[in-house]
Amino acid sequence: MRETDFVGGFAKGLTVIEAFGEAKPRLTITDVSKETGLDRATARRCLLTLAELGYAAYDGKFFELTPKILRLGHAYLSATPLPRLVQPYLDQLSEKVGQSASVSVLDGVEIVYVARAAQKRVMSINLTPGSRLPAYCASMGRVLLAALPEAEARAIVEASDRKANTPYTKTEPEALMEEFARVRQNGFALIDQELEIGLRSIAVPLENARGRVVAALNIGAPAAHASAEDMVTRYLPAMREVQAALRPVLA
Amino acid sequence: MRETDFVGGFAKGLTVIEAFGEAKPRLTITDVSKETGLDRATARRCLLTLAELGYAAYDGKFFELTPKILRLGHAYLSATPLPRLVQPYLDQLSEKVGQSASVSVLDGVEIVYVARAAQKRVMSINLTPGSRLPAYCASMGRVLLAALPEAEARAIVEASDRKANTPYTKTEPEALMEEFARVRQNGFALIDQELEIGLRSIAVPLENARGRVVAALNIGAPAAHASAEDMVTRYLPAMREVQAALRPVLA
DNA sequence: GACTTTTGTTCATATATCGCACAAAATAAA
DNA sequence: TTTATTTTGTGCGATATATGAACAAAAGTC
Repeated sequence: MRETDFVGGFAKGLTVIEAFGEAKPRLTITDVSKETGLDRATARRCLLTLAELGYAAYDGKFFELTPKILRLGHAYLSATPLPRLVQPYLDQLSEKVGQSASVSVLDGVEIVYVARAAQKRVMSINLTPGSRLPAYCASMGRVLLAALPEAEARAIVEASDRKANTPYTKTEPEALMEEFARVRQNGFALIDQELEIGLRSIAVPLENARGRVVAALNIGAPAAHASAEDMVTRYLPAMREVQAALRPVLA
Repeated sequence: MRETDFVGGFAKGLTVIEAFGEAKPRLTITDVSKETGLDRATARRCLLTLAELGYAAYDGKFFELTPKILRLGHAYLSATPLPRLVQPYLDQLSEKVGQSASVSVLDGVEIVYVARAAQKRVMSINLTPGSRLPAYCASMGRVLLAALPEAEARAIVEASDRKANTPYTKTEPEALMEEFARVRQNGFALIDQELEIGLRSIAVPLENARGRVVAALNIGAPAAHASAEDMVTRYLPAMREVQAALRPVLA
C-alpha cells in the first residue's frame, strides 16, 4: 500500500471515537487531545465533525457520543454472517441447559461477544454483543488463544494486563501456556471462578468446514448451580452437538 | 462552525463504514463507491485505511468489517450513563413480569435499543443493544415521537418508509398523529401485532428530573401470553414503578 | 484582586488529500 | 480467441487539511 492510500484524518477521527471509553462519557477537547495524543486543534476538528454529523453532542464545553454512533458497530453485527448463523443455535442451547450461552471472537487481547442468549443474569457485568473481556481469563479466550500458534498466544498473554480478578485467576504466562496445551488436548476450556467469584464457564472452539477455528462457544453458570465436574458432564455434550452442527455451516 | 472545522476525510470514512449494512457483509471498492456516492479513489483510500487499522479485512477483492469495529459502538454503550443506569431496573422488571424489557432512544426515524433484559425469545428478530426498529410502528417509538413537538413527529413519520408489517400496522400519517395524541394523554403506547404477528408490546416514556423525555421503556410479550388488556393491567403498574424510580436518577 | 495555569480558538503555511482522467487488469459476452 | 464491458489502480494539479505557535478567555490559586 502506498503512503497516499491512507486517509490520516479518518484514522485520527476513529481514535477520537475510541477515546470515549470506560466511564468517560463526557470529554473536553483537551481531554481528547491528551487521550489520543493528537494536537488540540486536530482533536477539535474531529470532534466538531462528529457533532456536525450527529454522532456527538456538544454543549460548548463537553462532547459526548450520541446513539447514532451505534450505527457503526451495528453495520458489523447485522451484516456479518457469523452472529446471524449462530444465534438460533445459541437460543436452543441456552434453553436446553437453562444457562446463558455466548459466541465470541478474538480482537487483540480481548474477546468480543458477537452473539448471546442470556438466561437470568448472574454476572456482575452485563454482557451483550459488542461486550469485551480479557482473553487470558475467559473460557472463550482460552479456547481462542489455544488455537493460535504458541508464539502468537504468548505475545497476547504478555501484552495483556493480567490482573488477578479473584484468588483463582491464573496470571503467570507459563501457567497460561500450559493451560492452553491442556485446552488443545481436551478440546474445551473450563474457567472456575477466575473471572468472578461464583461464576464458572466452559467453552469449546467453533471450527469452519476447513478446520479453522473461527470463534468460541461457551456456557456460563453460577457456581451454586454446577460444580466444575457438572460443567463438563452436564453441558459439554450439548455444546459438542452445536459445535458439530455449525462446522459445515461456517465459512 | 467554520468551513475549515470540518474534516471531510473523516466524514467520508464514516459513511463508508455505514455502507456495510443489512446483509452486505462483503463489498468491493465499486460497491462502496456506488453505495456512498463517493469517488472510487476516495472509497478505496477509506477502505484501505480501515484495513490498515484492522477495522476491515481485504482479500484483494472484497472488504469486510472485523469485530474491531464494535469498539466504536461499545465506546458509547460502556461510557454513556443511561444504559448502565437502567440495566438493573430492567433486569428486575423483566424478572418480575416474566417478559422481555427494553430501553431505547430515538435516532432519526428509528429507535435504538440501548439496554435490554431478554426472556426466552419470542420475536423473529434478535434484539440487542444497538438494534434498530422503525419508530412509527414500535411501542417505544410511539412514546418517543409523542413526546416531540407535533411538527417534528410528523416530519419523522413522513420521512419513514411506512410499510405495513402486518395487517394491523398503522401507516397513515394522520392515523399515527392521532395515536400520538392518545399516547400523550394515556402516558403509554400499546402496540398490538403491528410490528409482527403474535407480538404485543407496551411502552412508557422515561423522564429525567427536569421532566424531559430521555428514553422509552417497554415490555414485549407473545400475544398468546397476554391480551391487549392484560398488557395494561398486568405490566403497566410495574413499569410505572420503574418510571418513577428512574425519574430522579436520570440526567 | 492579581497571579498562574489550563483551555479554547485563530492563523499562516507546509503538507496531504481529492477527484478527475487515463492505464491496466479482470470479467463477461460474442 | 477476440471484443466489449466493467472494475481497479495511479499520476497529477487544484484544493482542503494538519500543524504548532500565538493569542484570548476561563478557571483555579494564593
